[in-house]
Amino acid sequence: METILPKFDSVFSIDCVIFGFDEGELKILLIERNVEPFKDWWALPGYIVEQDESLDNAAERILYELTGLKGIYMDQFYTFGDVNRHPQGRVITVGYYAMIRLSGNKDLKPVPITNYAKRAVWTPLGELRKLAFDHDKIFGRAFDKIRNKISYQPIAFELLPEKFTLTQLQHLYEVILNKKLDKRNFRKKMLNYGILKELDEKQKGVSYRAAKLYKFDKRKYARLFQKELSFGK
Amino acid sequence: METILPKFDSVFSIDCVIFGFDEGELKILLIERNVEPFKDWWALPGYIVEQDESLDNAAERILYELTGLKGIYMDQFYTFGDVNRHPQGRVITVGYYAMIRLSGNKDLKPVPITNYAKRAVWTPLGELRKLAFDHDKIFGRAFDKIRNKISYQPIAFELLPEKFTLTQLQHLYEVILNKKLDKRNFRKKMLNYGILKELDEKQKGVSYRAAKLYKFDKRKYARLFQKELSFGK
DNA sequence: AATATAGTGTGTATTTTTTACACTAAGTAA
DNA sequence: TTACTTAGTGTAAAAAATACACACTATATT
Repeated sequence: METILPKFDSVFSIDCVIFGFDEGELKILLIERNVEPFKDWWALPGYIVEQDESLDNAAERILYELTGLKGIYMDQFYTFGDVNRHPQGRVITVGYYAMIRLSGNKDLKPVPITNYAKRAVWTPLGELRKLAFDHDKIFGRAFDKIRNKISYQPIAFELLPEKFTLTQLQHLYEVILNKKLDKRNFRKKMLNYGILKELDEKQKGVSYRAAKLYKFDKRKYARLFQKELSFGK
Repeated sequence: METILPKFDSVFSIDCVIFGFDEGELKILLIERNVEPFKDWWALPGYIVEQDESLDNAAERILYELTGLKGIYMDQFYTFGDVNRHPQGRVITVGYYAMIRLSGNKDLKPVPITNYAKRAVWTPLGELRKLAFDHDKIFGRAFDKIRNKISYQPIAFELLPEKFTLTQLQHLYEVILNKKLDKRNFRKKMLNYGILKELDEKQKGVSYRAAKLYKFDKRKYARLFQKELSFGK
């Protein structure tokens, strides 16, 4: 492709904020960098977009190369373009996020495919240290995004195991929103959405009364959120 | 700044979707391009980001250069990065939007500062033709954004003259949401937000009963939207 | 077998918000 | 004075959000 565009020393990259939920904790996927700059620092999985791939494809590839996770559907949330955000040149980075099901999925032990990362680790939010580049800021914005989104769209299911109890769902909401919710009101609201399928199954292996298990009903969810964006008559 | 980053023939650009509202019509600001590619086509005001400026600053500069509009605060809404979106090379573009007050503001007659654009024109949405590049898609996404946002945040005031009637406000909502609203319910809702200041003034120059004028109260608005993001107890 | 424990599961009254719906009042123009 | 055009208003019903407390059930322990 011939170009008459100016040639800057500029590149664009993708950084991924992947949320998981396990053992009652909200986690994100971090890599330990194996190259300069910020060698040995923890960072979001991120890398440079190739010339011949779209941003969405790049996001998927990059996440795979750095963490081994495949086929994760991510959404864009913001693009970061401060002049000095990268010490080696002008790099703008497009932030992508996803929420994925961790528990019970042993495929999700992350293993870097390239040696750009030493390892990839699910890190509880409570244990976050200072990250490389401006990744703290990027993470913060992603977290704002899901906190915001969850308060008007029931998207939290993506983080839970396929079968979950209402208490687990409530805990997840409490962790993301950072506040206690009322059990009765929470259940009423969730069940009223009509997007949960009650199963004939109960929790197992708990040393107390086992709770009913539920499944998320994707079809009803899709129907529900077509008619959204109200403003009444 | 020394760099060891790969040097791609890639650049990033900004495209601006600037909404205005005038004579009961919603408009966006378009330029007629004066350079290839897409010479003589209508397009969103957009150009390439310099190496030493942040995206936000670039957005402001670019809008100014192409339309003469200065000091417009814009927000990012999406980044477009399909491989072939620009015929001359790999360009990703960050979309910014703003809603601005048109009526009664004669400074807003847009005049390009560079000769990259022949002219800049406020174009009613009804008169939109096929735009250059993927600008139709970019515009569509910006419009979705404001439609979405307006249904949970009263941001429409930015488009109205400083003093406006409730009927004008309602018309604006109707245009953006593309549906008729009930006058009584609309007024009740707006007044209940408590972010409108009723003035001791009436509309002038109309050949029928003049309506009361209102002003938007920025301070109360700010207060209101701090306590948002509910989910009750 | 009895008891302790820990989490499950449920109902109701109150308040707030949303919705539906139609007429009179005021000002201008003829 | 009348005709016209838009401004301005209230209420009832339904739906959604909130506040609030206790009995039940399964298991583990003694």
